[in-house]
Amino acid sequence: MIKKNSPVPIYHQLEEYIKQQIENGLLMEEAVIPSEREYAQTFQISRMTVRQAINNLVSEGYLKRQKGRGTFVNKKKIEQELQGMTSFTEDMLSRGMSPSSTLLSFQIIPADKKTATHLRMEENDFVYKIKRIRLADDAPMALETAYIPVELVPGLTEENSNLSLYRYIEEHLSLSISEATQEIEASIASSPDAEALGINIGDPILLIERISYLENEVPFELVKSTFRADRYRFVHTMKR
Amino acid sequence: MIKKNSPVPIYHQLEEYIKQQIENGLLMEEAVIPSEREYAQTFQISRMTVRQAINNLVSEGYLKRQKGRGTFVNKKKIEQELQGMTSFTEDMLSRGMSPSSTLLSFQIIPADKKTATHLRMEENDFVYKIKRIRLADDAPMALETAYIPVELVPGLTEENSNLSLYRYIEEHLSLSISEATQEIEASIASSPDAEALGINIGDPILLIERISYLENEVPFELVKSTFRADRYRFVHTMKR
DNA sequence: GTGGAATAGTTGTCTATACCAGTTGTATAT
DNA sequence: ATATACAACTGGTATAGACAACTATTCCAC
Repeated sequence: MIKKNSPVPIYHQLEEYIKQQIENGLLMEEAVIPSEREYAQTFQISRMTVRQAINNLVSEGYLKRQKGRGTFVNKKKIEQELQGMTSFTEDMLSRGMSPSSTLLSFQIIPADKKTATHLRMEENDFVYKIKRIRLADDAPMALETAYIPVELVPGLTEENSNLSLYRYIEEHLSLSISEATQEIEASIASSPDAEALGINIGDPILLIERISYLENEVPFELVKSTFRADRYRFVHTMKR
Repeated sequence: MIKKNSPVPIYHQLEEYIKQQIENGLLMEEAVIPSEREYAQTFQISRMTVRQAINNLVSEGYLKRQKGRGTFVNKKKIEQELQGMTSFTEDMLSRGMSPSSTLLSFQIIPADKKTATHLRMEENDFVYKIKRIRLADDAPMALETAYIPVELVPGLTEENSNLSLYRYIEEHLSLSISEATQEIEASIASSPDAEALGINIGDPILLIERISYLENEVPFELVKSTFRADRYRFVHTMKR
């Protein structure tokens, strides 16, 4: 399971191993994991190396330590992630609602100047433009338009764009999103917005514009969302 | 400088020492700090102990490491903090505007049920209720009402409430704010809001409700703000 | 029963050492 | 002048062992 002569450090291998065990349900939530000495023994590695792996998982929020007792699996990662970047799907799930979406259009178009700037690409380079209605418990909640550079995700189709895009990226491109900026603005529904969302012209709406970045600080997607203000409030938690 | 037989761990002493050096300007921004081996030598401690201290400061954002080059002091902590919790003052400064405020009222009242719940106190316990108009470049930007438990900050007066409240707390009570939750909502201006902000009834406004928590997870203040949507967008950055 | 000591298990701190892997500047060879 | 090689630094990974601090359990004396 752990390769000693691998270029990838032992502590990192152990991290991945423990994460795997958690995801596969072999280490249950709130349960103790094997002790540091036990890991050291079974994998024939030093206890300090085990500590390095566990320390990283602790600071990533997977585990928590308790002196004299042991090290425990934390509650679901999802619950923590919503202290910030959340996809619509996760957001709604965390509120106890059932999310769904309807694809309105799926296009590949040249980027206009503003979009190109945000996504740090050349004007007229191609982007996917994906429009959706987002529903929660089958009631319209938001209109969403996403722009994604074609170059970054060549294989995107109408079908797989329907799954969680983030998951698609992490699994197929082995990249993950590390940062996002959001701008939130209040406005008033125009005629097409009102019609799509089933509200009246002049009703308040919440505009959210998010840019997500990959690990290498490359901007990955620009999402403009229009939320019904009567049904949606934006919630977030900040630490430190 | 470092006491070996102290109950406080050596790595923690070293952390405090390095933080001090940074705050006193003895270690400049972007400059290299002494190497791990150097610290170990001068304080006669193990290099691994030095690493433990530096690791903590790295994960707290004070330092960054670069293999082969050295360890460097990060840019100001303030600049990082505004990727999240921001007071109005810091927020406006970061946008290049000049913030000011006018005190509308300063009361001590018994908390109603909802406020008491948010601040985790008993109904009818006393709270400060502080109403202000917030200005940016002398133009009205927001209406703000803050509720703070009297018990937590006994000495608050009209005068010192005018300074940055956060600074007051950190300096006089040596407590600091570690976490905050915000809820952001779009709405439309009612008559008194419109009048105070100099806009029309029915114009869009952004409602922000923030609860700040001290290190010990005690809720410290509840702030309800009403922003002019034509002048203010809420911006924030999320990492990981 | 209650309190307290002994014990065995946990994580926490710390040392001393070794070698690996990047970076940089300098000396040398061409 | 321009490469190339080397040396001397940096942080990164890993080992083995020691003792401290804390928790839970067991057992014994009262």
